[in-house]
Amino acid sequence: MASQPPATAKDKPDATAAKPLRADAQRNRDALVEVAAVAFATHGVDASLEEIARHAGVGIGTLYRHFPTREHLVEVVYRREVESLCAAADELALHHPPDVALEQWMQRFVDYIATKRGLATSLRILLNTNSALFSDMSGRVTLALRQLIEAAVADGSIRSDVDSSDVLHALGGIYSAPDTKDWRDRSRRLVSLLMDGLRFGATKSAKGGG
Amino acid sequence: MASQPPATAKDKPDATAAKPLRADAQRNRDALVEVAAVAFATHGVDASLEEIARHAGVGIGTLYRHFPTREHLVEVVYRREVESLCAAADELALHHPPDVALEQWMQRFVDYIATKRGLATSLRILLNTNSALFSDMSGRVTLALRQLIEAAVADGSIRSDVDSSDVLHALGGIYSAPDTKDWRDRSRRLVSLLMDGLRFGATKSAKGGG
DNA sequence: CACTAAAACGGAGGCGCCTCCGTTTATTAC
DNA sequence: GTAATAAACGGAGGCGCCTCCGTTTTAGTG
Repeated sequence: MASQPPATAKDKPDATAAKPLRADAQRNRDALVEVAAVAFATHGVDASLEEIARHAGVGIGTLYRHFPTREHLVEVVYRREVESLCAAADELALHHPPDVALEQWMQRFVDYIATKRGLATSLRILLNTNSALFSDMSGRVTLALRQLIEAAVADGSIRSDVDSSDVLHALGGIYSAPDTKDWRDRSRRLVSLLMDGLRFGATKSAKGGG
Repeated sequence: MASQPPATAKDKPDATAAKPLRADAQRNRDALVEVAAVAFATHGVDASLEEIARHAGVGIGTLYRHFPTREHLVEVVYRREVESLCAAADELALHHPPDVALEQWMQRFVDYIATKRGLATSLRILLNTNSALFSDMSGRVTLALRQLIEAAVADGSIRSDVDSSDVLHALGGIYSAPDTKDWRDRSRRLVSLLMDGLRFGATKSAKGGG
């Protein structure tokens, strides 16, 4: 589960300062983030940093040089995953009809949140502390969803009176009931249901989808 | 995880509780809380638990038996201090005129909060997690303050149109500006100012007080 | 008092966190 | 290619967390 697309998104230092990082340093940094993403997903945010360093084939000192605190590392991983999620929106939009793209993305969103629910507590703290991070990330997600919805509306495959923040809210609701064991299947069914609701009354027939 | 104390989930952290606790256990528990209160005030909530145990003259194992997690210990200390603060209200009310009691208590309140501001972050997390704790404690404080105010109103030494939650809010505002170095003196001045405002228009002259 | 069971004690041990600094490596200049 | 320098590496070391379990103390009972 949680198999990340191996496509290692190019993690360039970006932002305001494009500071030249030495080749080995960049390599190690990427490896650390990659391993940390898996470790956090598997063991939660309390995963052993020493083990992450070991798995990444670097010393613990290297990890701490790149990420002075655990929170730094968590934040980078979190941003990366959210960005990957948003990038998937574009990707899906390119290769599928708008309504299919929307549905698949919503399912991916729910999967993503579910994977992260172990981190919920710590993430909540992190997001409380760093509210800029929160608004930044939720802004990106909102934008991605809105674009998918607008495309589907323009295409006529879903009804036009859809408010994207309502949909996001609904997705959040689906996420917040992960008690049982088959939450995954249930979530998928709920997403389908939601999608049917969105298709209802659309100008274009849902069945023909082509 | 295995050895659960005979006391079931119901656990009342009260020093005066008549609990079936062995004499030595009670002694050690009290000592730990006492030492922890000082340690947390001095070094913040991240104070070394091993050092606390050492200072209390017990082994680290004993500390963990009484308080399975750091948060347990912090909570007990916090409750104790809040209760002591509230008890001070009664104490002051007995030995001073109502308005003097009110003023002194407010100053003590501000001092208390200021002392704890190092713990603010952790306490906030704790109070988020344990909202029962929050409402419980803030309820007690509110009650103590209201009683002091009502006594002063009845006595005629402060005006009668005073809302106790407004005053609490004002005290909170005083607390929330502890940047500078002389915050302590400033806080006291602000408390005095607030008190003057409360005295303004009272039926009884504030000056004559002794 | 002696005796016993249960309760409590305490600290060693294993692990993770984080810092510090001697060693290694990439890069740049010749 | 070699040399020089800054950047990066990595792991030992010291400390704190928490658990586990053999030892000690207390509270009963006769």
